[in-house]
Amino acid sequence: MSLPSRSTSEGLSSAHDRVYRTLRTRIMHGEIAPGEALTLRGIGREFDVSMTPAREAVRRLVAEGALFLSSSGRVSTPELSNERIEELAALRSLLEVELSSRALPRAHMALIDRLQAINVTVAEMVSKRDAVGYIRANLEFHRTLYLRAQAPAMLAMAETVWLQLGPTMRALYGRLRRTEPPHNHKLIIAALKAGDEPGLRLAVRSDVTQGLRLLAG
Amino acid sequence: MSLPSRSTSEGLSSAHDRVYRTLRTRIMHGEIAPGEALTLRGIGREFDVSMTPAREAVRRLVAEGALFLSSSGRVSTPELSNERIEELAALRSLLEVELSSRALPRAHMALIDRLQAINVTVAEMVSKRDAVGYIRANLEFHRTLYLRAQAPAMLAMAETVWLQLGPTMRALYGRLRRTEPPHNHKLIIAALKAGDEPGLRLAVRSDVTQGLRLLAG
DNA sequence: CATAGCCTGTTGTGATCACAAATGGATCAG
DNA sequence: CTGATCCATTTGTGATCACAACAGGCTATG
Repeated sequence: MSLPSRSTSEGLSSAHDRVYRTLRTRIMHGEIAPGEALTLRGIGREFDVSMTPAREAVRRLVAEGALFLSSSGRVSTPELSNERIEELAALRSLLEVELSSRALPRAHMALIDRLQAINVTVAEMVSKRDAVGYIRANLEFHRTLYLRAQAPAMLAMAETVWLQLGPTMRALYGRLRRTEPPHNHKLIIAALKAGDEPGLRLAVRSDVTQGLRLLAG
Repeated sequence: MSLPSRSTSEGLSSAHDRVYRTLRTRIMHGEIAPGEALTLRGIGREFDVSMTPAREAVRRLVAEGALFLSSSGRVSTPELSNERIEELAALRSLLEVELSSRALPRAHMALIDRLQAINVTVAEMVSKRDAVGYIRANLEFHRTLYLRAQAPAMLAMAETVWLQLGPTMRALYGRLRRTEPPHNHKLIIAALKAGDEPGLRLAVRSDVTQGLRLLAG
């Protein structure tokens, strides 16, 4: 298997892109623990590709801060210091407050309905103690809101921060014992309904900061 | 030449890293025009490496938004739309205002002296109509200030924005005819001396926004 | 029994090759 | 002279290989 020949069907995306996207989603959703090691040949084996696309995918993730590259070239998911976590939390705050503020004037009822539906999923995941499912639903909530801001570069930066925090988020929510309902999400929705920009900014800032504070603090 | 053998001396950095850093600096300083095309074999020829490290460097730059990857795989430096330019300017504003604000309490006299020295270089470059030199000195001014913020992740994001704007900045400053002294830089230094945070935030926002506004507007 | 040295298997790096797609220019018809 | 068509060249992609550095365990020695 795996001859140099390549069928004409490429599924509209190259091999390294498929590897990249899968790994990126895994990291962002916290499916990989902090400090976990990856090998190029291992990735290639899993995705049935050679080392070349595996390397490109890993390089790309390293460039985005999703993976850590040791001096000897070994790659692993990063173990963040408390200072770094606080800084990334501040970045989330900065970017996401701005994104929500830009989304506010464009937030119609259909968007709010959709956010409420996602919130039901978030609550389900919390009650099921499903850390990965919780992170995924939570990020979907935020992304859905921010997409309305019509600011792709800013959203991309916010997602890069999520990516860097992915493994740490898993560790955080894994040790959350109380089943906490998405209270801040409700505040966000209320502020959207009321067109209350200061309230929205405050709610987003609280939602983004709260969880990470208790991990880094 | 270029046998697979590799001497033990690696100069403390791998080949793809050398290529990456050189290209990154070139792009950030505006030495490459918007829309200019690059080829892997061409890069390899210039740096005397094979396609493999050239590809890794290019991939990394694409991941950072410094290069544009067409659907057919061709890479070129991006031609930004006005909307994108405005968004990146807003990002610069958001990030750099925060960085300067964090640097303010740590800004000692030695830092201010250094900023003033850099400012002399900026003025020289303006009078010499040296666009690349101007961009380099201007970015050095900002980086020197932001380094004091002790926020590496935030600074890295700001530099990513600079990188994305690099080719466009070149096009902008290339069409600036008036020899404009770094007025906003003087305002920044004055605010630093006075410990005036609102003034500093305003000065940084103006400095960051002014040039790009006249290009995108 | 502890520790230092070696040694083998593993890993990342970069070069080279084969292949498919796209590009760009030359040629020919209108 | 203008337009489309065809073909040779260029280009990106991915596989494979050789090599050096590294890691972990094993052995031998004090």
